[in-house]
Amino acid sequence: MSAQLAGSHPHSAQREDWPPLSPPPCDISDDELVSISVRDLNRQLKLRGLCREDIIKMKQRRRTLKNRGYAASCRIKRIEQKDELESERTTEQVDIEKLVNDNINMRTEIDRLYQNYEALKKFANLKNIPLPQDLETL
Amino acid sequence: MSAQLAGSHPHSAQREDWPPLSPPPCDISDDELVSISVRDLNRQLKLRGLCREDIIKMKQRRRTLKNRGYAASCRIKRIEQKDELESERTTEQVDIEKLVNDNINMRTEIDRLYQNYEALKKFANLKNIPLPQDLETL
DNA sequence: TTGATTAGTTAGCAC
DNA sequence: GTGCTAACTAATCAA
Repeated sequence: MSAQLAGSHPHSAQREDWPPLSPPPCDISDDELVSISVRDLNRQLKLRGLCREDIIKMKQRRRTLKNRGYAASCRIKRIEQKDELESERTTEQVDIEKLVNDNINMRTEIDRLYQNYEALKKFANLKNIPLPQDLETL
Repeated sequence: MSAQLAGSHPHSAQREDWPPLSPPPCDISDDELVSISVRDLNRQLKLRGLCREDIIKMKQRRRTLKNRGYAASCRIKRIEQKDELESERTTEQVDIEKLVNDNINMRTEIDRLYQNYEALKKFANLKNIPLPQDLETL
């Protein structure tokens, strides 16, 4: 009865032939029923001469099938958003690692430069060479 | 009929009186039914002299109520995990901002130290003072 | 048997 | 009417 995406077995796929929707009052398949426009559906129903009750049943059946699809996309969307969040987190963790590394390297570089600068000053002191106050502006 | 956590209206709370479970064959409330042990339930059922069918119905009702609870905690768990992921992401973004700031400051510091060092060398050059090769080891 | 999880159903909101 | 989502039911698996 149910023309779904051909899921094979429960728990992790579609429920095969499960939903006990009322038996179809005419031979429109679920796939057709859920995809044709309201106009065409009405045309078909009139064409096949269904009574008012059957028409209501078909409309309800259409709504239910649509809802089945909506529920499925809702779940997919939820999973995708979760996956997206997780991958963004991973990216950020990589970025953090990189930044921490850069930080460590720069700290080393600062130490090195500072040592060089101090060594020069120490050398000047050793040689009794007076340094100008405004070194930075030379 | 349904004695849930007192949700008030659909869409964002429990479905009030909705589920058309079979009417209770006896006066055990949903809360009791779902919380008492199987042993006590059996005792109660025998005590009230229910027929086999009603007993099966009560058992099924119990299972359904339990499932309702399981589904609820499953949803809550899902939401909590999502919230956790999001807050971890926020934390990481704060960390990144801080690291980037540190990085900028250190870059500035490196430039400053480098300028100072160069100024000293330039000064030495101006004064025709030879610098030792092994400055760093002084 | 219990608890968790998935697909499907239903109610109800928003557009 | 369409689409989405919360809560619920039933099936199914794991422990």
